[in-house]
Amino acid sequence: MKLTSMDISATASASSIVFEALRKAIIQGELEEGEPLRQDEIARLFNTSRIPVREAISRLEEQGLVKTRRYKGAVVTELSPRETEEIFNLRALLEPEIIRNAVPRMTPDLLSDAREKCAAFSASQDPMAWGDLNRDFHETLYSASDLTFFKEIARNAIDRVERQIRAQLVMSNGMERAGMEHDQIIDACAAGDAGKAADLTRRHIDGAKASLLKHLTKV
Amino acid sequence: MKLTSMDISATASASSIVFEALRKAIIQGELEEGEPLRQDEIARLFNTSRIPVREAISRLEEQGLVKTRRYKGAVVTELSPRETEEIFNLRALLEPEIIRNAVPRMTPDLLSDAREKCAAFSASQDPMAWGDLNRDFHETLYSASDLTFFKEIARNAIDRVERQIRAQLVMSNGMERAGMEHDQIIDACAAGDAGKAADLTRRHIDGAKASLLKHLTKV
DNA sequence: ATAAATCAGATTGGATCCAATATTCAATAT
DNA sequence: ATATTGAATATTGGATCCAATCTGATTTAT
Repeated sequence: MKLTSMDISATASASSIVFEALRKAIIQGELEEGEPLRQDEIARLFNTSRIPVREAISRLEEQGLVKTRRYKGAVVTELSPRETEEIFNLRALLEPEIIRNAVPRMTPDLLSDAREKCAAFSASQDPMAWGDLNRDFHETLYSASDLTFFKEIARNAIDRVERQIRAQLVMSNGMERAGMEHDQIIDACAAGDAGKAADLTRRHIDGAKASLLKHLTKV
Repeated sequence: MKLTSMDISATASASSIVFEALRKAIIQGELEEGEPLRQDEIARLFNTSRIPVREAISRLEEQGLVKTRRYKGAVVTELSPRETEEIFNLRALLEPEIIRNAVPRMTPDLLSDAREKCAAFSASQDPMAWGDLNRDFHETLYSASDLTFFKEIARNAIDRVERQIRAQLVMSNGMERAGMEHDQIIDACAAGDAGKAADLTRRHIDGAKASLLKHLTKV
């Protein structure tokens, strides 16, 4: 006799919870650049000991989101304009490849989902939410791709410049332009999906790539 | 009174030591793919408790070198041929950019250093050392570049496929060809260094890029 | 009064201990 | 003989405690 698989959601470990929470807090800018992370304080916040907190911090450091110095603790990493630019260059190299790989794999469902995300982004009036909505759109766009490592690295790169993106978007007309570029990208993707002829598809893949690249280098 | 800054080599933390040691052991293939890492065993090996070991393992996981499952521990990650290929594609994207950035910054000293490393690689008869010598050559080649993030990611990518590289090199004539390609790369770099005319330099940068790309896609 | 020395918290890194879960293997039932 | 149950062991995740180091205010010497 076999039970229907119940999928008991495996309760995540404390260190994972702390890790995710800190990561989110950092990329959302709730923690200032250069602000130190006090283990004890965080531990109290999550009702745990400092052990899982330290594990979370060491993982954050491996992702480059914080830097630690012995006996001095961890601080949120600060990026120079020079470094920020480098990360955008990295994105400009990786993300077109991801979308090229994703376009042929996009289902109509996924496309309409992406359109929704896109619309939600353009419609939003809340500056605090812009970063999340932008990330959400891009993640959806890339989700069809099976380039797991490319996506992993792109995601990390996006994380690291998230607060710069947010700052950019808050600037006048940053949102408008980004919204329009998002539209262009998704139009290019959808066109590729409709037409089945090989060279036509290829042309639209290139179109999607180009739109994305333009979007990234403009910012 | 002020002491002359003694540069007391800050004794690294235990977790860092364990991390580096495990990382090295994994990429050098001393630990088999799929082999579990026993915290207690490792702790005894380094005369520490399991705390720094766990921190090291969590950092390794963040780098993708091991995977852990709750209460089941960490195992060295296995890569499918599909994933291995993806990582090589990633390298083929990143490393040409790195070398393009590095060539104009290479000093004669660095070039001769790279030549030595290259010769050492070609001369080596010890299959166990090939992976290290290869890595050493590439690291030296990239050291002049100031693209810190590109290098960081490239290094991680190389780490992840290190054992596949070693396996490839052990195959017949893999060494010979790699050695020759290394020569070509460094010749291209050196040529760019000697000539000062802008377009000539550019041509040699492209040459170095092309040599490296050929080297990476061949493997 | 100012600069060096010093002492008391604050903070991190690590060790030891305990609880939760997995694994192994012997005992038992069919 | 094979499958199932259950206890013993192994292994991980986390809590508490201790040592090393840093920071900042206070004291002391000139």
